[in-house]
Amino acid sequence: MDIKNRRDTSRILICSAWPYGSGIPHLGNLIGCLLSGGALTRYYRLRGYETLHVSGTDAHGTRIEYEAARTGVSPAKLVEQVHSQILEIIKTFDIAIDNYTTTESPVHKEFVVDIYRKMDANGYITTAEEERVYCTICNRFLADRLIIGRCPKCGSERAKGNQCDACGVMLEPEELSDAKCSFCGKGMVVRKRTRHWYLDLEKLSPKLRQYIASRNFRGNVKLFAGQMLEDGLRPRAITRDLEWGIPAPFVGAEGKVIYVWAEAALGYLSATIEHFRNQGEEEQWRKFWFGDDVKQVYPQAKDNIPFHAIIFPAQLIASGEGYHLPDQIAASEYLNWIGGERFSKSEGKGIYVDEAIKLLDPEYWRFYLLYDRPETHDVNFSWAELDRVINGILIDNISNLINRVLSFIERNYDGIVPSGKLDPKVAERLKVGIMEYGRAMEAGSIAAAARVVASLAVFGNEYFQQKRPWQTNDPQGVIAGFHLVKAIAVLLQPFVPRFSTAILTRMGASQGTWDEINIIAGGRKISSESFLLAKIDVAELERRYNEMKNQVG
RNA sequence: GGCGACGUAGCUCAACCGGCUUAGAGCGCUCGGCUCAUAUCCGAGAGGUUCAGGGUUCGAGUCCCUGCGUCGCUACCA
Repeated sequence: MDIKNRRDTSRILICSAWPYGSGIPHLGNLIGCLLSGGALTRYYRLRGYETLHVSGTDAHGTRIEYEAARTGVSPAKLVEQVHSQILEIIKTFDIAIDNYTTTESPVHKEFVVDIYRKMDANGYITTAEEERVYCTICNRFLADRLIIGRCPKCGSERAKGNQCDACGVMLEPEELSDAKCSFCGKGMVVRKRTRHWYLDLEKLSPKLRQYIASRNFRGNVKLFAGQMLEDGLRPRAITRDLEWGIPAPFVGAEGKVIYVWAEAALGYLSATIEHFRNQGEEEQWRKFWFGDDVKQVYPQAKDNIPFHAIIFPAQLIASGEGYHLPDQIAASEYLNWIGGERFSKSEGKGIYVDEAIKLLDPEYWRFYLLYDRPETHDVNFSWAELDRVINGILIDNISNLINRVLSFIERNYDGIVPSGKLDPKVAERLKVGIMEYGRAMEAGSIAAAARVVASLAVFGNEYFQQKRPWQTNDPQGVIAGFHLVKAIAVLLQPFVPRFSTAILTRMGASQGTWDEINIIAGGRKISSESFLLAKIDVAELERRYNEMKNQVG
């Protein structure tokens, strides 16, 4: 297992990757960070850990500066809008999080400046001059990809300075003919000398090696990090010639900002500090960043791995503060659109969160996204799969079992759970299921844990069917059925919290605690409130989705 | 171009460091059963030369080589 034994720590810090503030996230973005982090947070809380979940809107960088210019607002305004939209999403999706902040927070800016001064003082920051592309009309440096021109290979007019999307060839800005700046749409793109500051990853690599070796990362994380170390680390530029961002605190770096990826991840610390400062007990943040009585978990999508497995730990090490380093990178693959295409707002592909909310209650999306969380490979969205997961698994199997047991108790036992001995076979099956569930969650495999819950429901249906209490009047099947269904309700909490709470309330267990699983509930009165989830009509959804897309386009 | 991952039943996927001697599961399909339950549930069955070709091994889906196909990364997008 790539985590410490559960008994080793009493504290869990969940650090979800920071959604980028350039626009509303799509379903793939959501499952890649906050939704996964929220589910893990609920799991660890359920198990009684002192759990803190932090994240925020990644507010800086080239893309935002560009997007803001394109839409005619200030970067600050754009980010503010997106940030408040994400806060709304967190509410409607019931995402359990303690502090969702932004990298515009004063606490963050102060922290970043401070830690860079330390890295500098410790000799891990170097500087060098280089040539970068520059627009003489806008008077600004440009990222290579913000140069647009004609591809020398295929002739496409939309080739970017780093790569041509049409034919896939890698390019240098000079290779484009008729190169134009994306901001002003004019020519006059030249090379200009500029000084930048670097984090000396090369110097840090022995310590990074040691760190990577100590963590037993799995899958893509191990692969990516291993590959980078094997290729050899070079110093990496941590400043940019932009206006929008955190001013670089180095002598001679006036007018430059810290590269967005060189500060966003530091937000995990600043968000923790901010959280406890708001609580009026600031020093408590140290509990989550020093010593060994904490396990840090980082839910994210695979494109974030190099930054979290290499660069972020490198910064922490370079600070010399002795911070606790990331323990688990719970990286997911991508959720792609139908047929394996990437989500794209401009091309009208995929479902963005604002659209998702209009189509379906977020509780359904939660279950679909967490159940199909891309853990071993990319997953393609399909309406048929949504149908299968929601109607086939959540409703026809899990919810149906709960309903058939509860309504049976209501009709045949006056709503009182019959007393009696629990079939050891059922107790054993449940024990195994719970063990697998916990192991999966603690390995960051949320989808695997969801499948365990579903398999318990399958077992429950088989068992209930076999006992056929409606014929035999034997209460054993009912006793076991209720016990199983109660456990399932608790295990569902990280996935569908509202549904789980509704069922537990109906079962006379308003406190959805982990201990509820083991209570033998004979004699308990159940309520008759409705908890059923309506089935979804996927054909209708698809029709409304297309309608929605046509209106926009 | 360089590096890497993947390619298993109609579909979506399992199979930890090569080994529970007939490669598993769900969906779909065929047949049967139940009727407590949101037409929900249970059982049985058909269906695969594990992309192709070669090699290592007592033994390979699992390791090596070649080819084909899909995808990702290539450090100034995040």
